[in-house]
Amino acid sequence: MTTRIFIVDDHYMIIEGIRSLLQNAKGLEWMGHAMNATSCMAFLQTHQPHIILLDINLPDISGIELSKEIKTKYPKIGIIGLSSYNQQSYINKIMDNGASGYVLKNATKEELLDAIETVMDGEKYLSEEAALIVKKNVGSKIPIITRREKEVLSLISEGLTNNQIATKLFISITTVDTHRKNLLAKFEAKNTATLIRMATHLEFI
Amino acid sequence: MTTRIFIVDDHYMIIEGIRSLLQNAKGLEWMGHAMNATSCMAFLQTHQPHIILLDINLPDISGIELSKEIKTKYPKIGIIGLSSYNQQSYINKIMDNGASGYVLKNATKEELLDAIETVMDGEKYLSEEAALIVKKNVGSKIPIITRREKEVLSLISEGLTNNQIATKLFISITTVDTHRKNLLAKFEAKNTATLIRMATHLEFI
DNA sequence: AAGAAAATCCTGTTTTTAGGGGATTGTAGG
DNA sequence: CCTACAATCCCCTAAAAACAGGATTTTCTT
Repeated sequence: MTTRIFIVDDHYMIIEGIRSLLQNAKGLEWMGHAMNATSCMAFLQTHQPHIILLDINLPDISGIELSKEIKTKYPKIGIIGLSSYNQQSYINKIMDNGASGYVLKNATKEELLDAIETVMDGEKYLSEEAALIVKKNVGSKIPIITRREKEVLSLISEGLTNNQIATKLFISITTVDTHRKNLLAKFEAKNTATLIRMATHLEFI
Repeated sequence: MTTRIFIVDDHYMIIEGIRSLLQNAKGLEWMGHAMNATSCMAFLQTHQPHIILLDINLPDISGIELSKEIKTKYPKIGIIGLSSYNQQSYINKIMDNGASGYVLKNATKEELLDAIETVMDGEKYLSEEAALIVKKNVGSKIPIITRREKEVLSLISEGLTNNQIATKLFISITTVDTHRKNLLAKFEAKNTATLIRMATHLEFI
């Protein structure tokens, strides 16, 4: 059976690179590419790939969101996340949103083929480096924050004081203060500076 | 005359992509690739490309640093910066450090060939999108901070208080406070939260 | 050598955050 | 129905940061 491959990435060179890598591979059929989420969804209305290689950083909506959307509408399609970053947060996020694999953009041809094969067999695939990261960071905490906390966090990062946030959200300053305290606790940050630094690096903001 | 091309990028897929794009181009000779700064410098001791396509994000030292190093030792080699990000700060940094061009990784074959040709002619090349960014951001302020200010900024982001920073740097707390004030003024930030957010996004930290 | 820029230090006041305790309401899931 | 959690609110104290004005001494550049 031929495995039909489709790729979603906004980097022309990556698309070319993967096409070049997969060109002569046996049992694979290159269906083409989309450079954003919208045209990907449009493509899927009329075509049915077995595997989608999906970049995490897309121009319109994030690959994470797109992954969820694809899986909801087309549960049979296997999704392999693609990214330059081997960050725990990325890997977790996309794997939690329907992806069956994660491959770094510096992967070799062999790794890529291995990933495709593994996912076609119905198993999960993590590239060596990604697996290492996940293993190393077992137990490392990525805080789970609530909607309201995220809202407050965002306003803090924009330079608003508790007082201003309270006015903006029509809540008491003491409530804002509580949210702030909880954020500091969840991120295990000593003060606002560390909080913002951590939140930025973990892509919360 | 044949233009000899060498590429430095740690992403296998990008290397393949560019090779695939340039494969059938006339007048170009593909010399190979390096995946980090060290092996790039080693290669240059025995080979002389006309153009180096240089990724900004390398595993060992940054492409910016490498660009400077290459230009110092081999001033004749034309350097074209390569990156996924069309951020003013990146473009400026690499162009200020010896690069003659800047191309985004979602560039088309035509753009890439155009860039190579332009740089070979001794001119500077900015990809359309990059040029747009630079144009749009003329006058937008990227603060210039001093060594000491950068040091203090970094410690602030790590969660140290003025007091702790003073102890660490063997200076008075009032001095630290002054540096902090100057940082806030230079970044036009209202408070630490905005300062850290802006500094992070502008890659100061 | 002169001037500019950087780094250092000072005295105040006011605002904001951090840390310690709480408590109440509503709502979603088992 | 009950429990957990989110979201809301309160008091108090101490610490830290922000704001406003300075001044002196290095260090670099021209």
